[in-house]
Amino acid sequence: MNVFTQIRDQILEAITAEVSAGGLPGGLNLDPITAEPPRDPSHGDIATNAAMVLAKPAAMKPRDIAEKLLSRLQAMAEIESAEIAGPGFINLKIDSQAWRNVIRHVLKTGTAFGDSALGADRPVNVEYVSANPTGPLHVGHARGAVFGDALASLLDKAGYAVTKEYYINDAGAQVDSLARALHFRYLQHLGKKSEADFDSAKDAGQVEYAGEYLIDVANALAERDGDKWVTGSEDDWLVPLREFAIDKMMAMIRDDLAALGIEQDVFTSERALVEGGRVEQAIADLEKDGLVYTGVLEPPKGKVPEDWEPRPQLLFKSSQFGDDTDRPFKKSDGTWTYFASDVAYHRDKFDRGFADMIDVWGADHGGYVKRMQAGVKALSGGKGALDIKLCQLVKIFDKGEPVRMSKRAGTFVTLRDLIDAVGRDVVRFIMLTRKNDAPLDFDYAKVTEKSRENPVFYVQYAHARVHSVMRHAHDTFADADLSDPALADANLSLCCDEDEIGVMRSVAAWPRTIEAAALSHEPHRIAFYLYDLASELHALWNRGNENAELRFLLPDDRERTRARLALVRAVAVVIASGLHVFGVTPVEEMR
RNA sequence: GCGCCCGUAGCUCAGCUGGAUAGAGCGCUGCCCUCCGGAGGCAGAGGUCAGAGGUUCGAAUCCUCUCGGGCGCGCCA
Repeated sequence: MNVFTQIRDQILEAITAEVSAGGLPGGLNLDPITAEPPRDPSHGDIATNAAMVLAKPAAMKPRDIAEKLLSRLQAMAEIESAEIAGPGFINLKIDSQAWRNVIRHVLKTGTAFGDSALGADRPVNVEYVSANPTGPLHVGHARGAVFGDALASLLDKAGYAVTKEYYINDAGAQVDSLARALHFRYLQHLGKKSEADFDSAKDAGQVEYAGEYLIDVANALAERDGDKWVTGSEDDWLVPLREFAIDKMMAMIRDDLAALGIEQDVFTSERALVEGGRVEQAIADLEKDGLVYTGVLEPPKGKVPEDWEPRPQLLFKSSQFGDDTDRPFKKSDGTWTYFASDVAYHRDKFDRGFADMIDVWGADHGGYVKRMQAGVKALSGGKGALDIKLCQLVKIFDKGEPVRMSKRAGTFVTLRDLIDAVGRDVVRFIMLTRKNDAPLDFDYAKVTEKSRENPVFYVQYAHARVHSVMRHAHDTFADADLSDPALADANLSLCCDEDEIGVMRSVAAWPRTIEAAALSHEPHRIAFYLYDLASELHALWNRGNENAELRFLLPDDRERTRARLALVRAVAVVIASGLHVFGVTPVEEMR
């Protein structure tokens, strides 16, 4: 139930009727017509740009068109009044019963309110996290993880058939390096190497992964295989140790994600794609289309790498699809580049039925966006669409002081640290309070503060406050049925002042908030909506301080109380619905 | 040098894919608690939307250029 789309439909009806009556020419494109709440509430409940948008194609003046539509709109049931304003807006005042009906509807539908058919069950693939299986997740991953997960459930709520996916980069040099580090720790565990050996090997660049987490993995390896890998050469142990390490790393990463409440549907292995010949296949197909050739790339202008030397490589004509230059599919040693296997991977997704793909990446991968989108265009014959959401850096603070992090020294903040410090719900919500392409400051002290400054608290508090009101209501009216379905029958006409109607309007805006956020792939909009809604509830509550008659609970007026409870319950339901999209638990009590 | 992202109140940020007089929090000024949780609420001051052109009924939003900040720039993932 979306009041705004309903009204928009009525506007379109009015236009069609006017066309039949000969007042407007036929064949008009009605798509750009909107029905939105005006920024200034004095302009009414809903404003439409119909007359202005149609003016040019109809070759008429906006106000003339508006005049023609006005009487038709005024005749409609839910529209109380309509007037022409400004350059040709039609401002509609909606019968307040329409808002009350929304409240009833919310109480009957519960947190499913806001579900939309927008996506029409179209399959969408959201790929996120996809961290290298070489260590635990850290804050850098946390934002992308939360963002991707929230975007996925947002799209789910908006009616898309969403698949949440993780791409395991288990084929590159990184995982070989991981296997070598594991081997070192393994020898150390068996007493064949000392900590001093390890340090010098690390300084010499022979081991890259120094994290302590590998010690546990080495212990587990020794427990399983004993001293089996002590004597042989690297050729003997590299593959089995690599597999062992990757399995352990992925188990650890899944645990980290589970701690955030994230569970993805599909895990695709890069190695499986490579070994299954999928890269050859994908590139061969592009070759058939004449998009692959052997050539020599120009060095990047202005900043030539010191060891630059021109060499022939297998290249992809990505410049034909909007990229700045062609991109290599093969390295100088003849092996596939990461880009090549990523093209094969997206080809795989496309073949699995996903014309709509979304990748969530860190901002440092921004340079790869164009080539990947070029790749998708080429491999799908223009039928696939890839949106890439770049998540900017998260800076960690404690009471305003930056927390220093160094990956080299191993002092980066892990996702676990973050969750242990402030809790999963706080991590999730805060990560979504900024646009993905804006940097985010995360201050341990601030995000756990109990104040209006802290959006998590403020929104949770609004939800808890409604529960508190309900607890008191049950005490006051012990014999009354105050369940949501029962409250749906309350006489909401008793909620009639401007502030109360205003809250109803905001509640009614939830479905269109979902749709707008889903279309733009911007979950942060929900955070801002929830904050505003919470603010309205707190304001309503506070009116009771100055005027006891405005309190939600009126012991002497059961009917009016029921009406107000219906209203605040609807607010709580919408907040719960929004928090659900974020994967945040709506609390019933603040502690 | 090139590409991508960003530039909105003193600070941190929204701005509903082009709508009307640009909003919120913090900070500042002045009010409001014998309350269903004041862990809050109300009001006020504060803006050349970085700058200059352009597109059109209409621009913070789209295009071009300039300035300023971040990220990236054959083989790593």
